[in-house]
Amino acid sequence: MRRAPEKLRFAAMAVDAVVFSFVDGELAVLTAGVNNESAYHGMDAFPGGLIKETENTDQALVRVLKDKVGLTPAFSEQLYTFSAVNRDKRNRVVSVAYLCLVRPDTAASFTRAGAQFVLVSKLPKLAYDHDEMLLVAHKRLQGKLTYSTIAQFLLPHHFTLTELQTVYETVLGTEFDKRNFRKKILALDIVRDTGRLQEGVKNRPAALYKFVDQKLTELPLQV
Amino acid sequence: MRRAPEKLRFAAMAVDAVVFSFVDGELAVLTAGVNNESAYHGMDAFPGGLIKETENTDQALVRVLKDKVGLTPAFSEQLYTFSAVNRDKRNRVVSVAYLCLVRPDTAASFTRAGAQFVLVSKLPKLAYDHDEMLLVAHKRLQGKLTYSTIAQFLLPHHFTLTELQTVYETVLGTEFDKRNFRKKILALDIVRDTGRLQEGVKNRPAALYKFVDQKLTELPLQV
DNA sequence: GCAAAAGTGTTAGGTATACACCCATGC
DNA sequence: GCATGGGTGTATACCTAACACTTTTGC
Repeated sequence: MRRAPEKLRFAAMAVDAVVFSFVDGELAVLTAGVNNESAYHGMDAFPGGLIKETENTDQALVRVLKDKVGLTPAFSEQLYTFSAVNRDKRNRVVSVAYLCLVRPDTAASFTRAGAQFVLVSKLPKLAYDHDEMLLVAHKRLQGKLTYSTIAQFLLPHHFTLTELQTVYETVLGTEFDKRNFRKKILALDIVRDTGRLQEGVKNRPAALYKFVDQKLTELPLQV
Repeated sequence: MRRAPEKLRFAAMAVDAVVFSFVDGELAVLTAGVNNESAYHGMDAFPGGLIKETENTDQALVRVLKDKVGLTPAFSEQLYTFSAVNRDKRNRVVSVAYLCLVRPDTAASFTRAGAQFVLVSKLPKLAYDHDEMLLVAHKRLQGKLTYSTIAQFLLPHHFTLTELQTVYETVLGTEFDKRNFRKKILALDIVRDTGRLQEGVKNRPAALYKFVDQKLTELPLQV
């Protein structure tokens, strides 16, 4: 593909990944230390990187996450494009942010120098405009939770209904009645009892469920 | 702001505007003829233009719409960023698309050489990846209609409940019972009777309503 | 008085909410 | 046998959906 004429090219294009997961029953997000010679040196930021000439932003996102932190998300979708002239103090960078989710086992076993999952409630101030990026990502996640089956990507493939309820309660910041929550979820017919039970718990073992459809499905809404 | 280093700058950055309005009781969208020396010459496309070094994409969108077609939208929000390597056959252009709405009086009085509002049902095949852009925009509009007060930007400031219902029915492609629709809308308490009536109609004049809140408001959803 | 669109109420079925106790397991 | 979390049902209030006729106006 030919490059655009020189005078039209003033900005670098990047992708940034807001990777959520579930750790200790709380929402967590992946941050990495900023290591460049800039005003942001030493701060934390979401992992990101520059787009290559031969790839689109979806491809760049997958490559960057793989190379920089060794992760392949269970779910990712484009979130928002951040383009403020001074959002990176070094030079003009337009960044396409992504909302990504990884299952809790992935987060639990994650080890990578300079990167870590941090509880959203305990995040420090982030570099660049990444605080704003987090808010946009969190709001999108909340929205999709209510009208899609996105919760599955924050759970193991087999999970208990209590775990599912905890995801909803934590992400939305609301509490639900256990009986009503179960009735609603089961009525939606999006999960199925696997017939298996929890093992190694010191109380009555819970039934394990799985999502019927392994990919994102939209739930019907009324006007 | 400093430019990014030369080797990182291969793409031009553009904005494109999907401008919906309401014409003859149907959803319409603004297209303009493509006039450059490219494979797309002679086709229609959404109005767009390159981002300047001194502006962000929101600012570019407003400027481009003003300069190229003389419109200021009643509503606009960032939609999606299109980045396929070959989306523009001439050279690499990454485009940030916007969803924009203008009120029907604006569309009705619109005249600009080479640009026009076309009923969505009668759109020809568009240049670049703009067919896909239209689908994304339409879907977003449908979604927001059900959980926000976005319908106001497709109506005059004062409108009848039948006009409001027509917006919902046309955009969502569904029909609603008149009595139930009114009950629901009035229960939401998002519109108010102005006390004024339609004039110059040859049947019983309808009451004119206005939205209580002149800006976009989200409606509550349950899990 | 006729054509056109505005405006209005009731009923029945289904959904949401509120609420408390027994069950299975490990130790 | 006790502590822990799992699992379940009912009654009420509310909301949704289906449905048809009268009113106001211009001509």
